[in-house]
Amino acid sequence: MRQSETMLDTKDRILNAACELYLLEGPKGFSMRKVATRTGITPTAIYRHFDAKESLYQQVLRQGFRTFASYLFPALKGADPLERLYQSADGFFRFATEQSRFYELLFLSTDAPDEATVHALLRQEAGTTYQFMIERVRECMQAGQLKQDDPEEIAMLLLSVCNGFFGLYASKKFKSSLPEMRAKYDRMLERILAGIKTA
Amino acid sequence: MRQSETMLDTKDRILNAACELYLLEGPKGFSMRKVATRTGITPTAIYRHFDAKESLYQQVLRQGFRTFASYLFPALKGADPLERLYQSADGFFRFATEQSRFYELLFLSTDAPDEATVHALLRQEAGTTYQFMIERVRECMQAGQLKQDDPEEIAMLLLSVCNGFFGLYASKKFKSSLPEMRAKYDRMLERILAGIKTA
Amino acid sequence: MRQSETMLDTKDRILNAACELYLLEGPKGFSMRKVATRTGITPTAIYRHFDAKESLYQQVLRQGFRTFASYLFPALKGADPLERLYQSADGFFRFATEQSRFYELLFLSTDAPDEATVHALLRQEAGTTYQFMIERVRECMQAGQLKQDDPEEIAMLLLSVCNGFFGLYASKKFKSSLPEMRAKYDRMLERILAGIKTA
Amino acid sequence: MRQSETMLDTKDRILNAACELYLLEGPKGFSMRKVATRTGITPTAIYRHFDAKESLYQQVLRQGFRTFASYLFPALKGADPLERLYQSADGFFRFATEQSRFYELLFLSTDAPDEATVHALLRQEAGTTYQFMIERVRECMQAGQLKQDDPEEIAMLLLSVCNGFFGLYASKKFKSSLPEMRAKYDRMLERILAGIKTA
DNA sequence: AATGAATGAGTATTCATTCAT
DNA sequence: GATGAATGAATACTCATTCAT
Repeated sequence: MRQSETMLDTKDRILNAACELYLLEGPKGFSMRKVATRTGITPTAIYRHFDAKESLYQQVLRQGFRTFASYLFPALKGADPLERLYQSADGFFRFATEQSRFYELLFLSTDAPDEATVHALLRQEAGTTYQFMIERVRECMQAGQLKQDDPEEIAMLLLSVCNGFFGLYASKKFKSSLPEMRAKYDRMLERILAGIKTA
Repeated sequence: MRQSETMLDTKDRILNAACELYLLEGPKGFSMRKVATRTGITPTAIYRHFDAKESLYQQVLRQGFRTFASYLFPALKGADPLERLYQSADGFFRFATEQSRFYELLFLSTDAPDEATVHALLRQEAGTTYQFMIERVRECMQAGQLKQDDPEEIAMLLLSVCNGFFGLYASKKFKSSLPEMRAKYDRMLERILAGIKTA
Repeated sequence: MRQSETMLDTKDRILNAACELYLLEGPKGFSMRKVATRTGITPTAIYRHFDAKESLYQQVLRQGFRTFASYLFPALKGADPLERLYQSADGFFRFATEQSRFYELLFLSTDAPDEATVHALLRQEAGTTYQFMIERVRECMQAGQLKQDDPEEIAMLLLSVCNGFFGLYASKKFKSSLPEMRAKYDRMLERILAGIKTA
Repeated sequence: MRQSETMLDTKDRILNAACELYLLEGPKGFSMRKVATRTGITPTAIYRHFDAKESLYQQVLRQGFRTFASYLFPALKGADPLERLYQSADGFFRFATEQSRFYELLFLSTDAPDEATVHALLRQEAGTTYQFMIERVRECMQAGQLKQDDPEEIAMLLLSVCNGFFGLYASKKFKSSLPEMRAKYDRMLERILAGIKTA
């Protein structure tokens, strides 16, 4: 019992270090050696807990999803469906701007190291998020706050527009101050909603 | 004359190889050695034509933009503004799906090797695209085919939604057959336009 | 215990190889690859024991100083101060001629790889030697075997003349047989001492 | 005739560039490419004028000796032999401090690229200097300003002490301001001369 | 559960030089 | 008299990983 706790402990410390490192240096600077140093152990020791860089990377991803969830789920406290939808969009914005490395990792990264394994996880977790959005949209429709339509496609529309917005900023094609970004983001959302809200 | 042709030839062959390599292996696998091998020359020889990896990478980028332009600009042949806007969206779709690596490089990449230099170019070229979209939107408004609004923000909305759509697919969060994607893309666009077209 | 011995072993083997290499090929031919080959290991393996070429180089330097000390310090066994001074000069001569590469490295080299770090060490170690000479001179004065004067400046005078002597030979401007050199060296010293010895 | 002048011209321009480069960057940074760039020609073109790096390097050496001569020979204007000796020492000091790179190259360098060829030249030119000093010493003795002794050995003594002095500074073992150095240099010289001057 | 030692492949870049033109 | 193109060898260093202990 003690041992397995200690073990978990180290595993978590490694994972923590890995996340920190990723957040600090991005995918390029993410190396086993640096993770090990940051954890305070030997590179070799990592392999006790994760059988390859790949596996560790996957856990970092998972951690990213958890963080994302922690930004998104508080939206459930909103008073009514539309309010909850707005708050979801707000969570999305804050996650994208406050955790931009994670955002990129989850939503923009492309050079996935190992297609098969990683993406299974990714798709599943992403699916959860997607479901969340679908739910938000669906309840707006049920409450008559959004026009009747296919909730899935509307959710995707919303996700796309948000994701695309940050994609344009992340790849540095545009540059704005945070408040400017926020203002643009809000207006953009308003325009979309204008088309799908009930009159 | 012969010489300068030969020179251009090799330079182009290198650039071609570089593009191919990038398209095949992404940013991570993009190395001078591999480019050289693929070109059929010595790594050293590359430096006769490009003074650093950075410069070569930049040319690959530029090539990407040229390719993108070749997908986008034919839209200008459309009969009326709205038709041109639709065709632009079509060009965007085809580029994103047929040249997905380039698409990622131009629109989703994040870990650019040299912030200062590359992004100057990138922002400039991206700006051109952006201006193109703004023009398409503006002329729709002038022709009374889209509601009066800020053309810049509407353009950004459209770009975001398209970009985000492919971002979701590129990062492998979703998976569809091409025709399915296309259908979704079209419906999504229709929904957006529904909100901003004139009645 | 076995391990740490093995470790020390390899580290020492590397250092030995490094010294040999330096002694054979000078600063120009001193490369990690060659050191590795000479040690019988992979270049990479060196980095387990020395974190950069710089550090290894420093240890070679240090080894040089140790060797120098082993030539110089036996002079302390001399019967009286003047005898000890003579024996110091003898140690200097033998070091310069028997370990000429080390001599050059320590006393004539100029293109030190990393100014800041290396020279700190160098100056410190050189300082020790310098202090040693000052002490020899000082005790000669106290014993009335050298005229009263500033011990530091006399020590520097002696060091300079010895150093300069070998410098002329090291840069190959002169060429003599060893016994000729020795005879010249002794006469030169005698001349200097003639001016500073008590009557 | 025109052609050969032009040719000489380029050859000289290369040599000039080579000297500048050497003086600026030392032996380590001395490369054909940089020489070429600095001359404004192609690396290949250098081989029209110098058949290898080696040969060019040799000419740089020769230039160094010429420069040295230009510091040393004005001493001949001194009023009497001893004055001329003092002025020679002064020339030496100024050369060592004002042209320290050349000084190192001529008097301290060690990693001679090609033993056979270079050193022939070097020894010859150095011999000239040496002869010059011997002459200075000899005439002092003839004029009764220095004690009768072997002029060659006294010259060597003087050269050694000067050379050694700068050697200690050049290899960064000591550090002083220029005026301090000068003062030490003068006192050192005075001490030596005290022993060999006539009463 | 963790370490020390080592490997092999890979990274970008620099160098002196040659050859055909 | 000079160039453009290319080469082959070398440089220091980093990486993920394995193995014996």
